[in-house]
Amino acid sequence: MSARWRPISKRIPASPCLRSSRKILNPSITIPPMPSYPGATRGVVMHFSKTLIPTLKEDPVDAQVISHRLMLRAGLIRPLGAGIYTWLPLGLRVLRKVEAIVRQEMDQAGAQEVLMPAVQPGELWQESGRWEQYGKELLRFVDRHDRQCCFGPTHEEVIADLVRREIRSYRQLPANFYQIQTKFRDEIRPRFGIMRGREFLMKDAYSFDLDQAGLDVSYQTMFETYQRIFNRCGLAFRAVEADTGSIGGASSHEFHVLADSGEDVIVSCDQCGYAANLEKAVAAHVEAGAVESLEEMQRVATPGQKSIEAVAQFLKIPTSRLVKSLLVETAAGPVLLLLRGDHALNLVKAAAALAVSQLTIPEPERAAQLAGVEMGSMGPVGSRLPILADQAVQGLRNFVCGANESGWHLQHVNWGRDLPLPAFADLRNVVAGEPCARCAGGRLVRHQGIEVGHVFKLGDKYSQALGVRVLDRQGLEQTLVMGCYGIGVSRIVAAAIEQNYDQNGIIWPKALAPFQLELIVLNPREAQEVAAAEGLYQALLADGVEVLLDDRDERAGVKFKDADLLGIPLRLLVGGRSFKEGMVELQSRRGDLSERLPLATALSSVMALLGS
RNA sequence: CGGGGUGUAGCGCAGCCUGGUAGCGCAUCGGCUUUGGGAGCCGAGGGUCGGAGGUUCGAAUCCUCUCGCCCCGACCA
Repeated sequence: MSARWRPISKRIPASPCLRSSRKILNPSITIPPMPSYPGATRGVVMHFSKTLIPTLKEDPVDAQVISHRLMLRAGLIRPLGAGIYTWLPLGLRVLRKVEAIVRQEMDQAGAQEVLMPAVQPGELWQESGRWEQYGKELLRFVDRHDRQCCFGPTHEEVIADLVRREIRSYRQLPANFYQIQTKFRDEIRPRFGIMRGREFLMKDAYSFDLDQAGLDVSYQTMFETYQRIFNRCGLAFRAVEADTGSIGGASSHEFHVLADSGEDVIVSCDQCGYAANLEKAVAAHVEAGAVESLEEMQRVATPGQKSIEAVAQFLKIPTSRLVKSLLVETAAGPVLLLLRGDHALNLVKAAAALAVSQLTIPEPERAAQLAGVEMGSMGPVGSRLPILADQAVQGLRNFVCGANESGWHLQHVNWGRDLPLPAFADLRNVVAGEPCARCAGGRLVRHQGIEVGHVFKLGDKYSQALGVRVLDRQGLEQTLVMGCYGIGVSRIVAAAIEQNYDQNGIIWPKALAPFQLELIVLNPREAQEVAAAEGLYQALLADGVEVLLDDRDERAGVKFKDADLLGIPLRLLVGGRSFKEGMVELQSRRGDLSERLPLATALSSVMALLGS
């Protein structure tokens, strides 16, 4: 046997003191000596020159949204494949900051941290029924024994399985388990970098209660915890009422970071606290105002005019005078939906109004076949299809709609006279400026948002399917009610950038910044500057400050540009003109602070700022 | 999934139409000068031109297939 096969223990150096071995492994991290006085914590110094922070001068051409561009340019992440990224040292520090806040607040709220497997057996998903339901977003594969597996996009099944095995008594309740785990969802089209990747870091929590009242308490606790988390992250956000989707019934809120680049539309009232996502948002129904006299219905030729816009222009009337007829298919057959020309169909509302779980928009050919006329000319008059109309068309008089005849529309159509009054329901997206349904006088405002959190009362969907039961006080078996609570940890990093940047780069909120302070040594060849900087960072370390030390032998301009790009909130400059006068310069990234300080008092000034 | 685009050095791109020694800028390495907002000069290294097959004396270039990536769309008729 060669020396390679000696017992492992003999190859481990003696005295593997953590501090010294860590220094050897990563010379760029300086672990400071123990704090100089009680109450002080240990800081961190990272040497720019010894750390992989690959900043880019030019914008990566593929990146469209600001956070994606800046995360690549600032050297926080690098792509590996579609929607999958490596987190580099600086980016990882930010991710860890978010994690730490989430973890602290979850622990504070009484949740217990666990770590569940990323790879899950297909059987479990078959048990819940989601193996078939979940679709292509679920990444499935087989192991060497041909067992079906999936990479967890979420963990309801796993946690339900754990709880049904381990929790037997109501006395062990309520319980809330959370984890911070890598998830994978095989998105149709991953985009926007970290904002909508396929692999992402998520905090998911699951509460278990004996009854609905218990769930209400757990839910409320999480709701408040989420507000604390996003506040601590320094984000402008909004909690909105959300649609509960196919599970139905139970309540749900989404937390959105407000940003113009957000993919979601949320609606809020400018007077009361009402806020909801677009799928769910409702406006107060207003009866039509002025009543015009009824005019004679007539056919009007509209050759080749197939869109609402085109017909409106052709007839020289506003789109709000048109009624558009949308054909949808349900399990119970096709239905003709009527909306005002300037309104947009809300599929979720329509499905609810029709009491069906699935609504599909047929392909044009199929729609034409079902309606007996091409799509641009469909209309309710004389149609033999069941009709459901949006409330907003109820008050219309003398409106225009398709004539069910290619190339023709009907003008001056009126309810009751030209066609029977159909059933009405709320089928559309609200429009900015509409009156609030919850208060008097409020107006609805639309915002773009990035969904970073979602709390959901699951009820017994999974506990029923998987048999999660305990004995209650009477010794009777009870099925537990569950809540689930997610936070997109990695997405928060991107969302924070979407909300905090300028033309020069990122401007981190204090709580998420990878470092509290960037210390720039203007000229690392000047021994005096280096000595002064070293004295400063040793002192900062002892006071528990996280410092990025830009000790690179680069020109001043390069360091300034990179500092702007990286977005660390405070910058302390040692060197150059001011140094010759015994001064250092302290600046904030936001630009609201720029002052010269005597080297001797710099430390206390920095500490005062960081403390504030 | 449908439509479009693109793939040439680490990054950004030209070359392709019209086949004939693979180029530019930035970055990297060395030298000199410079040094407070992405320096200058000189020199150097670095490329299976996404992959496979084909046409041709000869393919980054033409043809076929394939893979990756990006964009748009997947309610607004």
